[in-house]
Amino acid sequence: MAPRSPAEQQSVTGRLTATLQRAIVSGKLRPGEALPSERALAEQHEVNRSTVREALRRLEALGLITVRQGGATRVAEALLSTSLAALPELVASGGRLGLKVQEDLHELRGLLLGFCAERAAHLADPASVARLEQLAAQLAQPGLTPTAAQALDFEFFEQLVRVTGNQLLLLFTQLVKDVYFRAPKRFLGLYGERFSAEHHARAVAAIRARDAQSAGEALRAYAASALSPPHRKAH
Amino acid sequence: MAPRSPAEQQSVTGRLTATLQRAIVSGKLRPGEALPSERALAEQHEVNRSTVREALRRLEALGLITVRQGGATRVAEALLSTSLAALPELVASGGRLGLKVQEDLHELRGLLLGFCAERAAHLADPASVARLEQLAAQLAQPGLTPTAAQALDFEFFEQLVRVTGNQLLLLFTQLVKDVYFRAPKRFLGLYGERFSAEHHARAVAAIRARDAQSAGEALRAYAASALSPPHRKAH
DNA sequence: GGGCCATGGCTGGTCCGACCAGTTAGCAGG
DNA sequence: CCTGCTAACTGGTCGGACCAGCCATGGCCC
Repeated sequence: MAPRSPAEQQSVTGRLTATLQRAIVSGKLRPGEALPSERALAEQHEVNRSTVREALRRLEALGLITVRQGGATRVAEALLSTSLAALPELVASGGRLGLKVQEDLHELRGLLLGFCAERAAHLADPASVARLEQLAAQLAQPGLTPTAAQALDFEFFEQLVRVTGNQLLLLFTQLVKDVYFRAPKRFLGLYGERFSAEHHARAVAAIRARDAQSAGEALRAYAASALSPPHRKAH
Repeated sequence: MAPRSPAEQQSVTGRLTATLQRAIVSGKLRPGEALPSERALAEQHEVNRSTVREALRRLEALGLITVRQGGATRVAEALLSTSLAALPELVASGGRLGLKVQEDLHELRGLLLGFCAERAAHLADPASVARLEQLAAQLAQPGLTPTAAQALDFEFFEQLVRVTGNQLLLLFTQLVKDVYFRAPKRFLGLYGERFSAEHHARAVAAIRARDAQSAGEALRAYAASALSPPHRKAH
């Protein structure tokens, strides 16, 4: 849908949207706080009010602001309202909320990976299994760069989700991918020295053997191991 | 965020947005098909082009259309792009895709209910457990109307999610709620004669006893039982 | 005749300035 | 002090103009 980082900034509206979004997501503008009026924003950023309005319309659709005729436009009380579209930016910003959400995302990813593996063990056709095996084999190659490993890992996850046929999970996959690609450096560490494709291989073998339980466990273990690095907070 | 059915239709932009959204989601306009030009839409609907543009901006943010300067504005190839915001409308429309997504949503709901129950068994404080018990007790009352039962069920789910502390799950809860409230009649059947709060009670008891496995199983069983009604397709 | 490319007429993007419609805060009167 | 009106905000809609990118058409060159 809406173009991301580079493309988004080619249009006047896109630039303004990005600027305001950063201000909100980074906390420069706090939840509940009122934005300047449309006319003021237009003057400050030297654009037309129509342009400001289009940018605000996007932020509104992202659930980042609430607009009321007559009253001031305010930063939404609960960022993360109904839309997940703003999530990549939120995590990339690295704020408190961003980090928390990043952890939550990892948690869900682990759960869903396990689920997908179980379903795949029941549903996978030979062609899909072969594709998964191929990806797992590529992941096991020595000397893989972190970037390449990450790409393969994502493709593995996506293929697994496709097997389940669940459209919403596919959407979730896309979301995770967006988050990661938005702040790649933050996550590449996971694919460094200590990365191992062992779990993937175990999972695929279990899927081929139609052993749902083992498949699920393998990928849950993988997700758990990937969670250990830097971001770890006390409970 | 954006006002729903009644409120959304009070502004000119809101009415137009709703009209176009219905046309897209219902399949009147097919994926990939080009919309009329902004100028044509403005004339057809007897509104200003600016108004049309604001409506299109919303649909774009929902991921329902793709806009390219110079080229035509088209219905997105893959409805369900990155945004879940259009989902309630999609399910309410009752099209093929809507029904499929409805099933997928149920599937995920079951998975997540079970997960939440397990987490809750580990994390729940006494106050939260008490609140869950209260809700379960209310659900067990005889003579509950389907509407009331549904409301309580949702509150139960939401409370459970809150205990886990996962922000994204909270978002998911909200999404499920939106979908249900958008087409209530479609789902109220689940809370009719055969509805039983037995699973809820079992889950709460297990949570109190810190028995994660039983808690998870209870709610997974509940979700599975709720899945049986009308919408059931061959694989 | 076939292929290349200039161009005109479409598309959306931005700007301007005006007026309508709610909200709110402050002032006047009770 | 409280009430109620009003004026000065806020966002919402309008219209019309021009800029910028895409694309199909048609003429030119090979």
